Amino acid sequence: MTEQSCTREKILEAARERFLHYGYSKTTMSEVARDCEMSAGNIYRFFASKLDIAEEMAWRFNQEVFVEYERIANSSVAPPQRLYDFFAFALQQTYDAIEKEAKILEIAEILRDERPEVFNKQLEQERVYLVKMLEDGVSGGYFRSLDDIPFVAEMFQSAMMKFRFPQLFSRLSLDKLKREMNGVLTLLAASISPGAKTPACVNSE
Amino acid sequence: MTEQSCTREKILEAARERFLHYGYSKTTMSEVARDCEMSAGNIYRFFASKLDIAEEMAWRFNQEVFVEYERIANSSVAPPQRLYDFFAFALQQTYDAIEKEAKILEIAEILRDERPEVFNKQLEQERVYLVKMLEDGVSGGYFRSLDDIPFVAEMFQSAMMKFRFPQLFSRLSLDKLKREMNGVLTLLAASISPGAKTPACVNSE
DNA sequence: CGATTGACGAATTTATAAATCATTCAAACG
DNA sequence: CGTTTGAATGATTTATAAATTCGTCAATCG
Repeated sequence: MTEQSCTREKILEAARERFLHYGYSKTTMSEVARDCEMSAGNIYRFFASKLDIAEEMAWRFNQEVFVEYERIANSSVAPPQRLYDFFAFALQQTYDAIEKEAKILEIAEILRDERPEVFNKQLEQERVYLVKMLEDGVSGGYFRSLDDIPFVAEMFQSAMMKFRFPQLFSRLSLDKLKREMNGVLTLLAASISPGAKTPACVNSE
Repeated sequence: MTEQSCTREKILEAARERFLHYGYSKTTMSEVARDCEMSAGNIYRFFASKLDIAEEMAWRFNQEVFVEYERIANSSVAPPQRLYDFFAFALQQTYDAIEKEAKILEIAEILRDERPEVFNKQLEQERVYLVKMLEDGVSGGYFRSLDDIPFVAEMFQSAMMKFRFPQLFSRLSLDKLKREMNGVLTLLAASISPGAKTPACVNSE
């Protein structure tokens, strides 16, 4: 068992280095196998496919990010500020990662096209923290009472889409992204501020 | 002069038919020229390039849409409802257009990559109507007073990005798009409702 | 003399064959 | 008998040459 998972790690690490250095499509399974001193066929006892290696990598990357999400969501600062810190970190993090390692963008694009569930799962996990911050905000009197917090969290994500995967959806500079994100987030925060009211008519049709 | 612009129209119409039927990349300039009973070279007296024909087409399409925008923005219904009608129309319109004529998506993708200004110009023009509706809403007491309405309009667009070019950014069904759009728009409307307040801290950094 | 052509060059696309790749699996290994 | 291999396979990518295409422009037309 330990033997098994140890080999998995070795494969993952070898693939990671090659993917980041040469890119996903320019990396072959036999190269990864050679790095691990095994045959290409043997990799398939540990990963169902090349794409699954990339998916696992993305998952690991997210795990690291989630550690910080956890910290921010549970910090002692006021919930509105936590929301801001949360999205500001997310933007900076993904922007920097792609800026530093251009090859990450290729993997992101491939996963977006071939494994959209990965992105949905990521958003779903992220929503746990959003819900926490919204709940804290409501009970602390920072936000008005919301009758469907998970839904509100989903709508926040929807409105912030452009900033969650910056280089995937636009080619704006980090500064412009930050300015816009700040603006949108300020509106969203106002929308759940204690005095805010949802106009009835908008929900019609 | 009339002669000139008449030829332009003929080229545009011939190109339109071919682009929509066979796609942009599968249409050649000589085919368009043949349809107009002229040489390929002569087209260049009327359009600087093939891309410019596509750009002009997009522009025309937008003009048609703007007629309806104009109507909605100046209608007599309450401004919040107008906002909803506006974005609902935009979503339905672009979704339907691409659904009906799949080749439009190719043109949209090419313009997004090769002529991003076109999209920016379109957003800029659209913002005129948003500003109008926001102003009407403020003066009518539907919305709180906003000190930078054009900026708010820009942020609305930013938050609604996902719904303005549906098939370009996601593969969601029209129903899911409508549900999400409704949710985001309800939040945005609440954010500018008379009682809403922007939390000071969010603007920091 | 302005409008139009069609031949031309550079760049892109297509066609095609050769090579490489991801993945499978029967056989060899330990 | 569980592990590992490496040859086999079908799909994809690369390499290359031929053919098209966009866009230009000197020559022609009316």
